[in-house]
Amino acid sequence: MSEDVEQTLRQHGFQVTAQRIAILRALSSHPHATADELAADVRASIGSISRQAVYDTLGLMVDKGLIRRIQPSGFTARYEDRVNDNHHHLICRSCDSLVDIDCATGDTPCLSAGDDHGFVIDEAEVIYWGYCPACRGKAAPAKPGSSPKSSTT
Amino acid sequence: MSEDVEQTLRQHGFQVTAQRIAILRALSSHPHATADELAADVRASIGSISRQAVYDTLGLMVDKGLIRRIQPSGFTARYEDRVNDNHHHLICRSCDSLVDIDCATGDTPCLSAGDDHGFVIDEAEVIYWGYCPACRGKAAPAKPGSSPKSSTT
DNA sequence: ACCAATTCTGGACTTAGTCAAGTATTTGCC
DNA sequence: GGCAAATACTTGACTAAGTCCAGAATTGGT
Ligand SMILES: [Mn+2]
Ligand SMILES: [Mn+2]
Ligand SMILES: [Zn+2]
Ligand SMILES: [Zn+2]
Repeated sequence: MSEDVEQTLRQHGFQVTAQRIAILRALSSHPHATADELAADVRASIGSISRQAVYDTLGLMVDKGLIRRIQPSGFTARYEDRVNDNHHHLICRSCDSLVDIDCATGDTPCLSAGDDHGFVIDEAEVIYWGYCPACRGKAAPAKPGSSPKSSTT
Repeated sequence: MSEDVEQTLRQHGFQVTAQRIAILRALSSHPHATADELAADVRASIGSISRQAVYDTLGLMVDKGLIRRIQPSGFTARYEDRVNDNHHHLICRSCDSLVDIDCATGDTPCLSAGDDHGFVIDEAEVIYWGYCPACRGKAAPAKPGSSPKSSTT
């Protein structure tokens, strides 16, 4: 459970540092965390880390495909280590809860757009918006539209 | 072409103001624009507008379902008036170009997740990531992962 | 024309993230 | 094990996108 993370890092061509190990651990115990939440988690485990190290590391790991970044409308970036399993996300418009949801369309699915404009598509990111069991009946007038952090007035 | 916008506003329960008309016009002539771009556009047409008015108006219109906000990872929020036609988006990881793409799954499609965790889903937002015709061969090593504004080093 | 409700403005403020220069750590090699 | 080059981390200033608030202006109904 300790060497695991080291191995993962080396296998992906990373140098092994206390910070990276801690971030990866934080990530696995706290899915869909923000950079700040991860930083806090890491500080609890190894004492301190700079914001920059957190962002650098997460950025590199995303680039290498070790982790995934998602950023739904109105949310700050979130990170997770569930990768390559083609799962999607379901978000409650009212309470912002975010849950994983398996892809309905098979295994490497969803990669089927109509006219692809000549693009080479390598990922289909799906976010389902709606209301969670606890939040039904609360909001949602005529047309919910899309607005996490709603307007004034 | 002028009263149109007024009508649309009233039909959706908005008071009609110069700012709102201008924003709606800007929007229709400039799809996927950012708040700032819209502000600039509006200033060109009616002289001036406050940042707050732009954000307030866009927020309200999104809430009422008159327009749509999208915010792909690494991008600032973008707005569009194509709404209720269930179209999706295709983004080039290299040059950030963003194009509309019709949904392959039918008409009110995509609203089919596996286990929906008891949520009432009202929208499935899909973003296809890849490389546009002009950008192929440029980047994309082993696993593209996902990273619009990449990392340092 | 008048009033209440709504909207707009200006300016301070916050949050998430980036940049850049210097210091520390890791790793491959002897 | 010790060294040096490469890589990573820290610190602090900075930017971009968006929000908050209080007061002034506009709108729509009578
Ligand atoms: Mn997930
Ligand atoms: Mn579009
Ligand atoms: Zn909820
Ligand atoms: Zn491109």
